[in-house]
Amino acid sequence: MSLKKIRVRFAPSPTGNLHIGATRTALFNFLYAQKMKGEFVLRIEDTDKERSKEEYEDDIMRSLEWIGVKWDLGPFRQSERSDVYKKYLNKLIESGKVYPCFCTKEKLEENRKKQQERKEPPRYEGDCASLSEEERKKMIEDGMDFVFRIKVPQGKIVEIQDKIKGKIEFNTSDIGGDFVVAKKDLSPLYNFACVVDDYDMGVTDVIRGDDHISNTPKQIIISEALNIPIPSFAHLPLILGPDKNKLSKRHGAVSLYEYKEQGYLPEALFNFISLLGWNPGTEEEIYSPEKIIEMFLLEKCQKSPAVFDIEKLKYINGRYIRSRKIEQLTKDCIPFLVKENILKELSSNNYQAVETKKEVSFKEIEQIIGLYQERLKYLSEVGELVDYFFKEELEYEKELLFWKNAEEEEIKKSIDKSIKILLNIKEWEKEKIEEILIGEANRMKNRGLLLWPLRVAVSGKKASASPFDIVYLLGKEEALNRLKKALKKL
RNA sequence: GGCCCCAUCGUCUAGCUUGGCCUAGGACGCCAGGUUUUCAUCCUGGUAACAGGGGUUCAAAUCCCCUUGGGGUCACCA
Repeated sequence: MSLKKIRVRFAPSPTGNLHIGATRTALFNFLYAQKMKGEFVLRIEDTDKERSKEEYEDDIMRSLEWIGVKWDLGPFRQSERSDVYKKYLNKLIESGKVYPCFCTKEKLEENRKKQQERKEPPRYEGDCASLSEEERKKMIEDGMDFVFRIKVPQGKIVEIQDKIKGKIEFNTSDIGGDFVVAKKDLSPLYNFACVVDDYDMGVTDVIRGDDHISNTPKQIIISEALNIPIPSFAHLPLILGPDKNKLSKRHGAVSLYEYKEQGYLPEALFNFISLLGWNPGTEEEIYSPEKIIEMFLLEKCQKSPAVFDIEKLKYINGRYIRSRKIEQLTKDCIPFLVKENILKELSSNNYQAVETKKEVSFKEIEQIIGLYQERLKYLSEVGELVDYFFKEELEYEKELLFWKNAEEEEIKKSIDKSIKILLNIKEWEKEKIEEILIGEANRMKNRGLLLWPLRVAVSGKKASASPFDIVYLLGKEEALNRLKKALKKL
C-alpha cells in the first residue's frame, strides 16, 4: 500500500445554491478522503465574476456543513489567486506553448456557423499561431484585443485510467483545435485554473461529475505543457430526474437547503445520497456516516447514472426520524412549529401557544411529538399533525364525528358516555385512562363507536394518534371541554 | 452531427473482474393479508428485470461483435 497521503478537492462555482448533484460529488470526495485517511480541499471557482455571488458561496458552505461534509483545507477562492495563475501562464508563454490570438468573437462565431452547415465539428481554425513575433508585437501595440490559446498537438491519443469508468481514450484532433486558456489580462479560464490549482494545492485524486470527462484531455494537454504530474481521475455518473434527464429545477427541489426546509434530516440525506451510484453490497441499507465511510469503495461506484427517487428518501428519512432520540426530535421539530406560528419561544425551555396564549413546556411538547414520531415522514408536516393541541377551537364538519353508519343518536350517546367516563377518572394517568376507555369500548362490542367520535372530538381530525394519549395530554378539563363542544354540534 | 460514456425489476441496486452456486438476491414503490378505534408503525406474502441479435463455450446476466436505446460534451461559462 502506498504511504502517500491522498488529497481530494471539491470545486464548486458559486453561481447557485448547492444542488443535489454537486452534493453527491462533494459527499463521494468526502467519503473517499475519510476512507483513505486523506485530506479534503474546498475550492471556490469564482473566476466568472458576472455569475458568482457571495450568498451562493455561503449557501454551499452551510449546506456542506449541514449534511456533514467537512473540509480540511480552504476555502480557497480562485478570485484571490491571480498571481498563481500568472506565474504558470508566463511559463507557458515563455516556452511558446501558448500564443496570443487576435480573432474577434464575430469572426469565430461566423466560422462556427459555417462548420455546422457543412456538418463538421466546430473547431478553431484561426491562423494566429503562425503570426510572427513582429506581427504580434504590432497588433498588441495597436491595442487589439486578444486571448491566449494553447497549442494542441494533433493526432495524438490521450489515455486516461479512470477509477470508475476504466480506460478512456481520446484523439487530440477531436478537441476542436487550440483552445483558450487565459484572457488578455492574464485571467485564467476554467480548464487552466483548474489544472494549476489541482497541482498547486497538491490534489492527488480528482473526483468529479461525468460531465467533465470531455475536459479531461484538455487538462492533460495543459499539464503536459506545464510539465507537471497528472492526478488520478474518477468520474461519477450524473444524477437524473425521474424523466431520466439531468436533474434540474423542473423536477422539484434540487437545492440541499430546500430539503432542510422540508424537514429532511441530514443523516438521511447523507445515507440516501451515498447509496446513489454506490452500494455496499449488503442487504441492509440504513447506515451511519461512520459505517458508510468504513464500507465505501470508489471502485464499486456505478458507471451508469442514477435516478433520484424521492420516495426512497422519504422512507429513509422516516427511519431516521423513528430512531431519533425523542428529545432531539423535539428540538428538530420546534423551529417548524415556531415558523408556522403555532408556538412562540419565551425562553429556552418555555413556549407559548400562539392562539391560546397558554404556556407550554419543552417536556409537554416532547410528549406531543412523541405521539407522532412513528407518523412523521418529514419535519415540515409536524405542524399540521399536532396543531390541534394548541388551538382554542377545532374546525371540523359534524359528519366527521359519525362512526361508520351509526345514527346521530348513537353518536350523542357515545360522546355522552366518554364525558361521564372521563369525569369519573380520579387519577389522571395515561394507563388508567386507556384501561377504562378500552374496557368500556370492549363492553360495547364496537370499539369504534366509542373511540372514533372521541378521537374526532378531541383532535378534529380523521387521522391522529391514539385518543387515549390525546385525552391524557390535553388534560381532563380541556378534554371534557372539547367533548362538550362536539355534543353541541349535533 | 463529431467525440466520449453507459445499458439487470417502475426506481436504487447485488451478481459481471476470476462463465456453472442465478428457476437472477435485497431495498423503495405498488398490491394483498395480519395487528388496530383512525392514520401511521410493525409483521407476512405477492408483483416485477438480465434492451435486441449474432457469436465463443459442454455451459453466458457474466466474455467478444453488431444493432437499438439513453446520457454527457463540443464557449473569450464553470
